[in-house]
Amino acid sequence: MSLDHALLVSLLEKPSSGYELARRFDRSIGYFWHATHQQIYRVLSRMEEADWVAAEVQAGETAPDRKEYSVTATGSAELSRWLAEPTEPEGVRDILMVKLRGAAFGDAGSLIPELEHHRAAHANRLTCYRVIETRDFSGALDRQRALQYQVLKSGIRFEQGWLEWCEEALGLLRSFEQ
Amino acid sequence: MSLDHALLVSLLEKPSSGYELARRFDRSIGYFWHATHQQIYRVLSRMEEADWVAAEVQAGETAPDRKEYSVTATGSAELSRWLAEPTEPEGVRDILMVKLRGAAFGDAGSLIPELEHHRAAHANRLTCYRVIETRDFSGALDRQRALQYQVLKSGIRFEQGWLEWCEEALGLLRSFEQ
DNA sequence: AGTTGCAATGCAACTCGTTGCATAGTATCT
DNA sequence: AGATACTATGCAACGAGTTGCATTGCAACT
Repeated sequence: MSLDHALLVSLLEKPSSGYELARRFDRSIGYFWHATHQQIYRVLSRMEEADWVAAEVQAGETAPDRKEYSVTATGSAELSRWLAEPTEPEGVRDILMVKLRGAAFGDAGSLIPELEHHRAAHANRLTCYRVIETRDFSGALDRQRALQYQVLKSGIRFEQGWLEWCEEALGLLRSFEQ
Repeated sequence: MSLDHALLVSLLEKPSSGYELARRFDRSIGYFWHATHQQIYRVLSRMEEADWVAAEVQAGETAPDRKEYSVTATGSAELSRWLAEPTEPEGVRDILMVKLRGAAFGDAGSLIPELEHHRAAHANRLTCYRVIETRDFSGALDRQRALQYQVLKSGIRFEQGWLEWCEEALGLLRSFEQ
């Protein structure tokens, strides 16, 4: 599994509470990996037991209790081990593809709004990535920044790909509408 | 869930046994959705109970028993219903992205072989898609073929994207090696 | 006659991930 | 004073997906 490792990376970038991590998974980190707070809390507990992370409880004076997690030496070693471990590229699993192939056996026209919606969503994300790109990655970049930028660039590349593909697919579906 | 619907589409394209489906999920269908035989058998049973598919048992004279499934009217209606149902675009979840960001806290060089391996795998798939493209989609296409082609084109587009991105990322990692 | 391999199906146990709910304190608005 | 919303954590139950193993029968090789 890799949520473990995604959390390790995230905690190395900045020690945080589960709640904070969950919020970051709704934004920056979420652009390359997503998770719910449930999962995050459970994985954090598991990793604490395995001594990959350590929690410092900050008793709540002005706010509810908060456990700030940071990565231990063991956790850091585990990350390094995992980095070098080979993995296979993941298989594609996209609902739109199934639907498109399924359109041959149903009402192809009913897919048009769906595709338009996806096109809009991808355009949205692309804009969002572009904003981040200009805001955070336009000057000189240290190693960490450069790596983060490379990750962002995959997002940009793929959203562009999606946009173009949605256009194409919409063209095809519309050509059936005669 | 959509393995259900992926199977419906697949069975509409050609009625098959679970085993056959599993094999097709290792090739053509697997290019846009993958599954193990376990999952397939379980989903088929469930769908049979829901009367989305019907099985015709072909008692084995020369081979072990075989259940050939085909889609019922109910199943077909369910597919149409699902086609029109809106869904959100899926979030990205790619291990390479996590690893790349993690490389800031470990040995970045150890990622190079991994990236080279992914590049090779994507190049491989791209070649494979190109072969299919020439073989199956070069003449005039009926509606079904055109839709299948559109799905294949997304595969081609994304593998190309991956290739270019792997090159870029490798360049970056190598620039750290000085 | 025995081993290997493939076609075909399936059970059981497990991990991963989602959903719904519960709690409890703090802050802010009306 | 009460309603609403946000911070912060967690349990319990479920559903999706993987892994390992088991079975049966045929075919082909050795």
